[in-house]
Amino acid sequence: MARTGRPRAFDKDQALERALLLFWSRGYGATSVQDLVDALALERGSLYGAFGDKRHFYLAAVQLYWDTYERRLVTALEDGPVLPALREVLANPARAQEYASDVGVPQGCMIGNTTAELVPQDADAREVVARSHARFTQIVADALRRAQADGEVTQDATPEAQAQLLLFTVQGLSLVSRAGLDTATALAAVDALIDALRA
Amino acid sequence: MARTGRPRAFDKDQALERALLLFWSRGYGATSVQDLVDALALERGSLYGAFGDKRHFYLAAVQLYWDTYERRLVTALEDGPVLPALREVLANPARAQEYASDVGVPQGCMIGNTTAELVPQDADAREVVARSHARFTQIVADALRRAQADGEVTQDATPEAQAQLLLFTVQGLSLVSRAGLDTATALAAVDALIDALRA
DNA sequence: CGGGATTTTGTGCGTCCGGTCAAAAAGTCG
DNA sequence: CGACTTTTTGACCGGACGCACAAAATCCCG
Repeated sequence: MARTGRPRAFDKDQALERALLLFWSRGYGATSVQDLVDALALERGSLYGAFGDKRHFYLAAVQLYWDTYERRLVTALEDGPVLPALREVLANPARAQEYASDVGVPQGCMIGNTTAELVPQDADAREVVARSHARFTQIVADALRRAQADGEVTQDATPEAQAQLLLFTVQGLSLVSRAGLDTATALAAVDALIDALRA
Repeated sequence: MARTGRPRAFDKDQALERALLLFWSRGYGATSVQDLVDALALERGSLYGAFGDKRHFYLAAVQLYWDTYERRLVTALEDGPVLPALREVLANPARAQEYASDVGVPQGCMIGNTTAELVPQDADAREVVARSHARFTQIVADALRRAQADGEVTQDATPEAQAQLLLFTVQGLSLVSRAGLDTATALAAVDALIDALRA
């Protein structure tokens, strides 16, 4: 790799993070290239040079979102009882508040948003989303398998089926929450599910 | 109301149904007015004259979608054991195949799609979606209350919490299914949930 | 210090978008 | 039959979109 040439005047990672916030809060279609140019304080050409076109930029942001989420998920489940950790994962699906900023509070799970908006017509998006789903279920199923062996979780269903159910629930919760929901009822629903998983 | 004037040359209800299919399969943003004009075989001005702008047209289509869905939901739950009916509701969230046509197979639940794409920036869409959620949970909770009294469903959680959990699951399932999912695992997850609700 | 490589900057392009409008057509009713 | 009302038709608008490009700027390396 050539190490010569004019150096980039902006931090690529930071730009991607800011773009993630914009894309997350507004969605793909509703975020124009001009919006990105304004929010990232760089010129049109620089953006295209660094990230390719808008679609690739978005997909890179989604990948960053998932990588961050996966890291937290693994950490949350790596030791201790599984059910309380899963309860947290469900109750706080996207940990949205940690990303809140002046560009508007992101809402819902970005994987879910991408599923709804891009997947039907974009094979690349479909792959990113499908991979994220697969990793989620795999990580959760592994944890549930341990927990079943420990007697913490019921063996009435396979860990795979339970993990799939948790994926549905977390995606549904993230989605429904965008339209506003009663927190108490939502938490009661989460508790009902967690209780049902208990051995 | 004046009963005079040139009569409309197309069936308004049928046009709305076709528009529903288009919007359902492609989403709001990805469906252009031109797409609608082509698919509905009418002129631009006629469309605007009959339905107002694109946004109102879409919202009318969503309302039609929900009305249809609600009718089926009520029918499915009105008598007989509740859990098998709920299992069907979950396993076949949007009864997509009945609407399949040449314009492309619709995917996912249109309420969910609307939630993801429009709700954050459209108060009217938010209201339609929130109302649909409320009606779903109310209808399902009523059925679960009966089933709890009959000893069919566990009383470990309130009917409201159980209904909310079912809303999350059906929305999540519809969404995740757009990215493709393994049918067997998905059905196992549904069964796990239904079993957990059993008394 | 100079040549090559790379990024920045700003402008410009073609396209498609949602939406409007005026005139013609097709009915109803007195 | 003629005035009135509504819909149809098809052209048209301004604007935003994604994207490309050429020239200037900046840094590395010899």
